Amino acid sequence: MNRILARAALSKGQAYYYFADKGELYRAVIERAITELARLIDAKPLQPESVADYWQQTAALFGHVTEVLQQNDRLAELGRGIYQDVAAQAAIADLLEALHARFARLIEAGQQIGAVRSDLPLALLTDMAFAAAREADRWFALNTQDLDLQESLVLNDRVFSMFTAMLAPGEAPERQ
Amino acid sequence: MNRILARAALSKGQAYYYFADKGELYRAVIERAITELARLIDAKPLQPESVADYWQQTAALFGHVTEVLQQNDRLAELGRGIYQDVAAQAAIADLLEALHARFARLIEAGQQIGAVRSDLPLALLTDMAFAAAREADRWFALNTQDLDLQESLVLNDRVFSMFTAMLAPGEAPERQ
DNA sequence: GACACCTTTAGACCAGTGGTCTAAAGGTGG
DNA sequence: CCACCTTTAGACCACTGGTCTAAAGGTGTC
Repeated sequence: MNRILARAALSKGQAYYYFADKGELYRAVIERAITELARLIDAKPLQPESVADYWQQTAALFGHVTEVLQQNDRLAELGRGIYQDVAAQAAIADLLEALHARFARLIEAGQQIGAVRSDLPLALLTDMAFAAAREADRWFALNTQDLDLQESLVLNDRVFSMFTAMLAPGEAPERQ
Repeated sequence: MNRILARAALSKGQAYYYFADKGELYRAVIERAITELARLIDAKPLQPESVADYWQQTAALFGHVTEVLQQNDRLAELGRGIYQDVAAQAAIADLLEALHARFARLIEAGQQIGAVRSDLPLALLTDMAFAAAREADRWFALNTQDLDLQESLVLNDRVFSMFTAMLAPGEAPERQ
């Protein structure tokens, strides 16, 4: 905090007049990035009319998000910074939760139309898929500069196919 | 650190005589837990003779690990604690890396026998699966007390089926 | 027992952390 | 010009992990 203030040429008084604590300052920075993603997800609510439709629309959304994350490196960096520190995570718990909830709604929509398996709790499916997505994002952020656009699009497609595979119902429609 | 020392009735001199810093102390605690998991993975190296064989052996291993994690709550708690703080994570980076490497070898073995898709980099597959597994572990740790053994075994099976689904090759053998 | 020498311990002390608080400066309307 | 509110500077605080010194405890040798 002291270093941030020195670098920004702010006095303690100034900073703590506008922000209650370090966490709130961090939160303000993150909020900009995360709301852009939330807006993206809200922009075109899914109206799937079939299973194929659901996956097509989701894939498009997935592509948009990837694009935003890649184009806006700073935003992506901030987004990844989210998951580094306990205190920081607490400070933006509600923002993360909102993003997570949108993700859950997406998957729930898939369940309702039968595109996503319903034999596991929604929360578990969401958590696992969210974690995998985060990891994929991280991997792309670290390795994307070595790939040309063409290659990274192909990889992106294949990664998406992992999500469809893990979330799709098995062959036999099980009880529950 | 000061609180830990007070609670353990140790002086600064004692603690810093045996441990270089707080991280090393943390590492010593974690090491016990993590090596138990590593031992489990090393215990029966996979010798899959077919794809079905590979998944069967991996499922058994998956079951063992889950069992260990569930039976030893404290170990699981420590394991989850691993992923909370940047400094702590740095302190045990090599331990985590070793565990991660074993995980990667498991998946690589799957690739060699054709049980696991080879159209994505091994590192990406491993990272995503590892993250998903971690999340599943976390979910079970938080929710397992509400389930009887029977239910949790069923859920465990279904979760494992998500891993097979996400890692299995698609129908068409793609280039690369 | 006295000695040198190594290991271990206690805790004063240090720079740095995030956060509080006071006193003053700046601004605004009557 | 004054009262009153907003904003700023920075001294100060309790606490953090970590260093360092001086002493105590041990051990082998003469």
